[in-house]
Amino acid sequence: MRTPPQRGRRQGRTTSRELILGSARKLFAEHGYAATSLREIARDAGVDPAMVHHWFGGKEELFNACVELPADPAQVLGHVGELPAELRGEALLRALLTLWDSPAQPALLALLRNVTGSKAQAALIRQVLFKRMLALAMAGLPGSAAELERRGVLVASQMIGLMVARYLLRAEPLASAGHDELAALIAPVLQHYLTGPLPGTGSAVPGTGHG
Amino acid sequence: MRTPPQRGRRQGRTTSRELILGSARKLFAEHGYAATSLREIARDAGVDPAMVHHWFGGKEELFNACVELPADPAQVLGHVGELPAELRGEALLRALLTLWDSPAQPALLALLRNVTGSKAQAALIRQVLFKRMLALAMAGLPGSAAELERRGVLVASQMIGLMVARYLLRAEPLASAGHDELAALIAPVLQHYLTGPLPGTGSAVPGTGHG
DNA sequence: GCAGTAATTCACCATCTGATGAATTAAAGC
DNA sequence: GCTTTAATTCATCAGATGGTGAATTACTGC
Repeated sequence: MRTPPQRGRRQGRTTSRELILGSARKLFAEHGYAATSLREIARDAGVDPAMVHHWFGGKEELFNACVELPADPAQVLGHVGELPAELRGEALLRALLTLWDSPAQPALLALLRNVTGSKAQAALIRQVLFKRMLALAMAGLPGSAAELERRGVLVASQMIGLMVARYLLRAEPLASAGHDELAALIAPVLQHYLTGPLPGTGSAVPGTGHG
Repeated sequence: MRTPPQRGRRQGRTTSRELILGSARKLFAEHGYAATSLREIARDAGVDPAMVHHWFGGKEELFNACVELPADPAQVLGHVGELPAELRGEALLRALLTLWDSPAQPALLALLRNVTGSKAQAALIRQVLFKRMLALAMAGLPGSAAELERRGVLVASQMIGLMVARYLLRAEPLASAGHDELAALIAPVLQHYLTGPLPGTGSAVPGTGHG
């Protein structure tokens, strides 16, 4: 009845880092950053709390590692900016859905929960989201910078709303709808925001100038 | 150089309860529920932490008091359900904006931050939001229950996205746009979701039946 | 003006938090 | 096979957290 050796290195391949990352992504996404403790993460991962510090250095760094996207947004959205204007609404939506329904989802969820909560990072994330990702999607569209910014933020508002409703609130029937159905329902609105007529804008997709 | 008496009741009218509520709404809205401590709230209100317990009983109860809406949603949205279908998009949006740009804003902000974070309350809030408020706005519209639910959740997705972008992320130019401008930009989309043609639906606003 | 009650702060408590350093065990290098 | 290095747990820290009970002061009813 010897107590089995607990301290010290385990045999075989080491998995603690991945276990911690998995539990952390899950719990950060579920409860948010502040409401998730390192000890809770460690417990969920079946590991000593000190391991978190060993592998990541601290809570902040762990969170950063959690939201490190396994996919490059530029790669996911890159081709959208090369499509003809009238196809971008649907392409943008499908790119976003594909990204979300991929291994990146836990990271994105953790991110989304904490964009709307206000961590220090939030400002940076906003900037990346709005300036970089949207810039990619709207590259080459006609119109003044101000008009494109306005169109972009409208697109973003609908996409954020969809993500919140589908992945955070899990509101049916959005939560379990397939990509095709969502594309049919929402892509027309995105397309409208991208290239449709807007008040304060002379025409839809004007060829030259702004007035 | 006597230390002025600090303990005991203060002279004049008592304001602590309101001070605490104000600070709590502000801080809950700013940092979220979990990241806001009672002591921080008390410090901000210039009051002893024990006052929070005296007036509210605990953190949970304080939060509940914070999100107690100063306006009755039914009152704000009631008349929307009585308008002809083709006017409801704009009316709904304006009702929401009016509610937000009112003394209720801090409470709503605290609420929104913690709907997307996941407190225990969240499920209840979702239910109230989706089933009750949307039900009011969609009362009397034609179509099957399933279709109305789908239209409703689409409407909600756009409105949530707008609220998040405008009030949480403060993304320009949405954040500082006036009601008229927002109505012109977004009401058509809400109207489209409410009564426009949707895939899986025979026609727009069918008069009778569903197929 | 005296008694009761309400408002306020203080001094604590148990618990949890993120974090550190040492001890222990296994793997890797040679 | 011995040494070095990496992985793991333990014991522990200082500080913050939500919460409680008593002491102190002012207002209120009579």
